[in-house]
Amino acid sequence: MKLATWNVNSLAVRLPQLLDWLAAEQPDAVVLQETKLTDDKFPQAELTAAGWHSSWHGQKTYNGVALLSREPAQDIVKNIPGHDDQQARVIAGSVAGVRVIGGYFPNGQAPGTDKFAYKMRWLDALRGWLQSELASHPRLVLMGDFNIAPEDRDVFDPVAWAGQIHCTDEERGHFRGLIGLGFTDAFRLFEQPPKSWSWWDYRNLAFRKNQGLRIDHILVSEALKAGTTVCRIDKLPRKNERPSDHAPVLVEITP
DNA sequence: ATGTCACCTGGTAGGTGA
Repeated sequence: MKLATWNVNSLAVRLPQLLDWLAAEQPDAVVLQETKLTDDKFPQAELTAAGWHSSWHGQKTYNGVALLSREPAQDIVKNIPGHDDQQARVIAGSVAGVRVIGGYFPNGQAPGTDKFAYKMRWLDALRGWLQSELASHPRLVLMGDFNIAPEDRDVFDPVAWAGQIHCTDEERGHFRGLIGLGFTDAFRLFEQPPKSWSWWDYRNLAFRKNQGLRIDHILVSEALKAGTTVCRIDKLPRKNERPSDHAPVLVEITP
């Protein structure tokens, strides 16, 4: 099966690109982040017409996530159970025997801010939930915009970014904590081009200069690791005329 | 050359978040 994650930075703006991309890639399931739509504005009709089942969890202006799939997803969960959160950041569902969890991890703004503290609390809650979720769903994929660059090789200028948001020891510690639950970073299972990023700032001509970060990830559980055959970042949509600042990441898993 | 984009409110710009 083929799974993908994409931070679309406004589904209202990116819907035509998303439909084109879905038609070209034909994934089995996709998680989206930053839909930036209230639930009543979700473009269900357009997606249904294109042959996609959708589940969504939105809010006004910020955040918002969705799960699209060829077959209907089962047992939908929105946000982290037991974690009180006003922000719509998680959607989970089961597709073809695989538990798919899509997350829009908090940005965190800067170390020492309230938003950073919120990010740390959110990551604590996510880890606790995933521990039990893994026990009940051994075939599990966690993917999304993590807003964490796990290692220096995931950063175009690791010296300039040292200790900055996405690159702090605390955030990287949380990433390793998720890995420690029994996940593998699917992207690093395979040889990859050097300077592979999933996000490039809209500013500073960052995409043209390939100045980016790898902050969008796909983690596969131990039970799925051996069957994982491909993981890649698709830079093509970032070359569109009016692109998201993120590129989609895809994984292929054999049953 | 810190050179953007998307959203909101409330008004034809400014603020916020990323």
